Amino acid sequence: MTLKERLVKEALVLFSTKGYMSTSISDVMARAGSSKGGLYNHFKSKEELLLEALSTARKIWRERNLDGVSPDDRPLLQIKRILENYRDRYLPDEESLPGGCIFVSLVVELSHQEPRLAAEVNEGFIRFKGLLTRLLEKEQRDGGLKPGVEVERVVTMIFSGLLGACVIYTSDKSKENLGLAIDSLLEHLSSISR
Amino acid sequence: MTLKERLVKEALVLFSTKGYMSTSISDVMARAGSSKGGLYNHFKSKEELLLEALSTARKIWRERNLDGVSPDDRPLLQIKRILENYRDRYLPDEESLPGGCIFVSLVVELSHQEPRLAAEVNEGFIRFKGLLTRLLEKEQRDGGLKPGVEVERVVTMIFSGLLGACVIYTSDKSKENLGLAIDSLLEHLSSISR
DNA sequence: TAAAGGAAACCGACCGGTCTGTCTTGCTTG
DNA sequence: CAAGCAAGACAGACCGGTCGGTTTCCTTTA
Repeated sequence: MTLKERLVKEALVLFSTKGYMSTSISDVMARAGSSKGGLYNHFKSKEELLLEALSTARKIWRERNLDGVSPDDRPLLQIKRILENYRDRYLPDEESLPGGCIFVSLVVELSHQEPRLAAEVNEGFIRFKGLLTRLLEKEQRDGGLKPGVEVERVVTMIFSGLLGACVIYTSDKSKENLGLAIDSLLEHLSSISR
Repeated sequence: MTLKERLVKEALVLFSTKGYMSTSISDVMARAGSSKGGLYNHFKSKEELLLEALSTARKIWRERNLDGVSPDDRPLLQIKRILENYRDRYLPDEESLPGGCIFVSLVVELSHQEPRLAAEVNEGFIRFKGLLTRLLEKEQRDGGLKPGVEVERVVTMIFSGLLGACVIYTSDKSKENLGLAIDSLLEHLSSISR
């Protein structure tokens, strides 16, 4: 593992637990066993390090949450699989993201201070909502939803419920509460299926 | 308005937008038109200032969200009223809490760094969930819920959906998305009522 | 009523420490 | 030997918090 990879990995751990502002370059150096010069050889600023870390985080997000989600499955099942992955693979990943969902932490921390960075995170949220919307619309076209179900409303419900679950898990680290929150969303999905 | 009141008020504004760590004592001083000595005359540390601000924030939370919520109303209606208040009075309050729900911001920021402070915020969450639980249990005893509805699950759904709505609103400041998120929760409540 | 006294409010220079980011130095490796 | 990288001293800004001095205001007393 190269120094650069170690730096990004440890930065991700620290940013996810302590946040961006409260994580110092020295913290990252220390955890990666590097020196200041070593770090600034690879990244021209702390912000650039964050951007690299974010990119890695997105990769992790996809690996964890899209695992076992097949385009051939019924769209509603794909969404359920994603929710289960959030509960079983993504949020409890103590090694890569011990602080919980780094996107939630960062968007809350940075939205009023670093709008550009926050906008980049928000972009990811919009893409995720887009994915949910496409899946539900397909399900609706296939006739899998009860009549009268509004896709946008369901997407909002799932999405905000999921973000809330991330906050709760960040705050209390209780797998029980996390399970409850995800289950209530799964149940809601079942209730609109026919 | 005394200096102490001004300090707490401006601290609340800054903590809610920039977070605790990134708000410097000098920021608060500057906004309140005070000096360092003036501030430390009233608060023995930055942490104590935060505790005072939190106490004020709880007062504001009650004023905004419990407004028009009468114990005589049907419990389900009381909950709906709270959700509407979140949408119409609490979150869009640009003057007192321009950064959105300060409890969400703080618990995300501090849970891994200042466990004591985070626990205090979490305490408020637990009390709020307790309130929702009591109201729904009363509604159930009164026979107002469809058979088979599990109170704990509904509480979790409402609570995590509400937290998620706070995150979304913090991140995009869109009243439209906020309205959607709250409406989907209101609809869910209607769907379990009989 | 008016002067005196004292406590509290307030001010801002200052402290030690930490932050991000730069720069020179020396080692390592091909 | 030359190129690239790690190391850590260093700069300059800013942090939370302290402290001595000044102002304000209210109470006491003649």
